[in-house]
Amino acid sequence: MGRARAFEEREALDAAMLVFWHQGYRATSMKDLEDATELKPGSLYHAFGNKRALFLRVIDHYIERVITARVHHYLECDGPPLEELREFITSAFAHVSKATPSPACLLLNTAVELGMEDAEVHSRVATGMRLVERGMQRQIQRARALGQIAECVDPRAAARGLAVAFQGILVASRMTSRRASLMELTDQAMHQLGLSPG
Amino acid sequence: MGRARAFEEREALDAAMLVFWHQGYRATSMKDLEDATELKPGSLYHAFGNKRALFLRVIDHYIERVITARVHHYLECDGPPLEELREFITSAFAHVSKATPSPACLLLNTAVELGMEDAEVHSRVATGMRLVERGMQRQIQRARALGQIAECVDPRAAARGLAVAFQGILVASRMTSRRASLMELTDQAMHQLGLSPG
DNA sequence: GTCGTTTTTGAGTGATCGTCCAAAAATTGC
DNA sequence: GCAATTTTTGGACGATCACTCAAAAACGAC
Repeated sequence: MGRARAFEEREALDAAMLVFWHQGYRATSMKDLEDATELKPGSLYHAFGNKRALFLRVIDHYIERVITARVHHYLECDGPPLEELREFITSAFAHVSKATPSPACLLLNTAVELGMEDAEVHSRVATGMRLVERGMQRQIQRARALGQIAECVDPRAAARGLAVAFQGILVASRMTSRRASLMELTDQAMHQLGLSPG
Repeated sequence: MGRARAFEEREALDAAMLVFWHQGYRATSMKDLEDATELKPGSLYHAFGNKRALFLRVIDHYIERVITARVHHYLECDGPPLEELREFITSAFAHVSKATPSPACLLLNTAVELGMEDAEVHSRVATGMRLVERGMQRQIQRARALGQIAECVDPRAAARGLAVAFQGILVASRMTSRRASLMELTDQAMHQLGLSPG
């Protein structure tokens, strides 16, 4: 009963996600979100509550549609583990060019912008980052089982090191639009962590 | 001639720096800056122009008073290079506690928040980060000359890897107030990069 | 059709944003 | 003391901020 929704919640979240991702939480106005979702303010507030609540939904959406999807595609597959690891990282700046500077990762951007000042935001960001590190560890363990890396490499420590380096590379992706540089950083980090064949 | 300044420009920059550092560019209002500097809006605008121009001055101030000072203290000294390197990194979150979450680094925060959207901001941030990486490389070269690390370690690559890891650790410092965890990340990163004695 | 319910609409809320300006105050040169 | 110059003051500007709400519109039940 009642009037039917004229929009798909998922499409609205997709649109809002892109805006928050590219601009950050505070730099994004409700007007920006109205334009992106093509919804009037009343509809937005009726459907999501307020800006912060929408942002929380967007983070969940991002974790599901971007993080989990990429982790599943690159880090829970049966392909060559070291190559998949590498492609997981480079997929984060695959479309970077001079015309399209990197928005990096919503989780990183949010971690830096809001830190621990909002507990619910913080816990979601931490959850998303944990998914990444655990996925990395899984592929590293596979690589070791397959004898592609030295036995002295501790998968847990290497995963943590790679996750840290990944954040650093994402930061670098906000500072340069030269994809080749980011590729180099990626290869070098993996090499230094013992995550290269040889 | 004319009325004398009633405030020290450097003190105003110090105060403004702390606000931008802790809150970020967009989250900081002119009201915040007026309160922190104890200056009326007219004085602020008369002395610095506008918010963006003040921010540019603040970045320069930060590079001079924080980055260059720390680089000089830890990375251009004659102490044991590996220990100095380690202390350079940990000095970035020395005062972290539950009551005092880490503001991390103004350069990192700015890189993530503004990316390349403002050319003058971008070039300052890049300059500051270059100072850090070059300082790291200097100590790594010293460590190698002193035989404290393996000869196969390439100082340039190691410095780049450590700079990337440093950014990642700074991101982590925005997500946790447990200083011990950040110390562990630091030690582990240096170890993985071949920057530990043995 | 009418009623009850939900969604959409779009103008409107007070607050805060960055910025500006005219007047007052403080200094130097004469 | 007076004129010239600079800084300080504090209120005011229009724009935009996140957000609200009453009315209209669109549905299902009957």
